[in-house]
Amino acid sequence: MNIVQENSLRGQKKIRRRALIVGIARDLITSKGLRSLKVRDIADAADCSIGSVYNEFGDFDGVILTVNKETVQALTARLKAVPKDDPIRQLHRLAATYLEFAAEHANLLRSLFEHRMEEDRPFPEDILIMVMDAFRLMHEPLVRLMPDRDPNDVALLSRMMFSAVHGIISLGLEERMVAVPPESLRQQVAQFVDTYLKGLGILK
Amino acid sequence: MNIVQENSLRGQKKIRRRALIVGIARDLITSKGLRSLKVRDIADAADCSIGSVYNEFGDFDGVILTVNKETVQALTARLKAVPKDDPIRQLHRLAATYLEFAAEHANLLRSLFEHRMEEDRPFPEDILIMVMDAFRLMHEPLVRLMPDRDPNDVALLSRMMFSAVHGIISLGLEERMVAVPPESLRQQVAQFVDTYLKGLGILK
DNA sequence: GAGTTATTTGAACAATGTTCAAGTTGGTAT
DNA sequence: ATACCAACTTGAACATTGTTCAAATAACTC
Repeated sequence: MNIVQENSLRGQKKIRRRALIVGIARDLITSKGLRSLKVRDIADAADCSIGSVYNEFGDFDGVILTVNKETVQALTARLKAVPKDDPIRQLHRLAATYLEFAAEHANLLRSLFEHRMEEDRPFPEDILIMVMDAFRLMHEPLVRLMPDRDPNDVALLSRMMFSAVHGIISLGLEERMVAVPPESLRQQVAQFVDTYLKGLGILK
Repeated sequence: MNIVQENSLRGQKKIRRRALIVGIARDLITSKGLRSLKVRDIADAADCSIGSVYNEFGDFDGVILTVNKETVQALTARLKAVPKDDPIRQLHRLAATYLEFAAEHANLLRSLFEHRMEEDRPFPEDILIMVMDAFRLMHEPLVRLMPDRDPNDVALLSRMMFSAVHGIISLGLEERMVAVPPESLRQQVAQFVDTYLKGLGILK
């Protein structure tokens, strides 16, 4: 049903409003954090009624999930834009890019990783797939670096490396807890990647 | 004021109720997650009024923070109980213990790391100190393993190692996202520690 | 332009955090 | 024992915020 209704006046308005609402929600999350996001604030800023937000997204989680989906998409796009030259440089750049993105969009990433659905509704599959996709981006350079190892092992290693980098960055940026200065964090992440690659026998 | 009022009848009741409420809140978080925690559920289960919860904890965040504080305490206690023998074994045991705790108390750890305060109230300092304390537990064995390195560097390394392990575990246990089987996760964490230590030039 | 369908609206409702005046209880002095 | 005071407890009322839906409006069709 949702296929080619996009050039009617209705379709146009629907699309525009949907984008408007998502953009506003994203801005609000960015500036004040997920916890301060309110339906009424969104409706006010989008200059429409509360009901319209619900028509478009079903419920409040729907808005958040849409923002989160776009966050993974943006992150994945940034990571995919990393040049695929020397695999070691590539791994460093992937980690540095993740850090960059996390520093620029701290509240959006938190929303992605911290938001829990109401009750026990399942986590939306498309977001899941996109996150896995992002995870897998370290796989390819690692495969090139370890052509002799079982690809399954390498898949595990790459996910582990990604998770480790994620941990270092997300705790490092957690201003309430540790607040590593960004520049220092950049160095630490680079150092970590080197150390880990050394441990894998890839670097001298 | 709060010093030696503990043997009056009032003091006793206060203490008992406080513990009761915290226990109930913890059980509810454990079983249904932070998001489903409601003041009224707590009051019902503790067989007291809503107001009493507020008298005791100021606001709802107060209850959550108290649970979170006890979670760090429990975690730190478990980590401190790790035998201090061979430093490499010690590091492995610390990581394994963290994994064990995280697996047993997934929702409690999430509450600790994911809960955001209303508006911009500051994160309570005592919890912060306790988390730092837990972080530092990897420091001592690493110092023994790298007696020649600048202790400041080692401090950074130990925090990084802890953060990395945290990332691997928390994403690994995130059933909605990846769901690494627990046994497999145990092996991965052990492998990670080995790889990292190899990278540091400590293991062959 | 009349009729049909889809969309939008916002008042009303539901769920949940918060307050506080009134009632109750524990302590204390006589 | 009684009276009094201070502290604690209560729960109805309020505030905030997510959710619904009947009525109004707008877009589309013929």
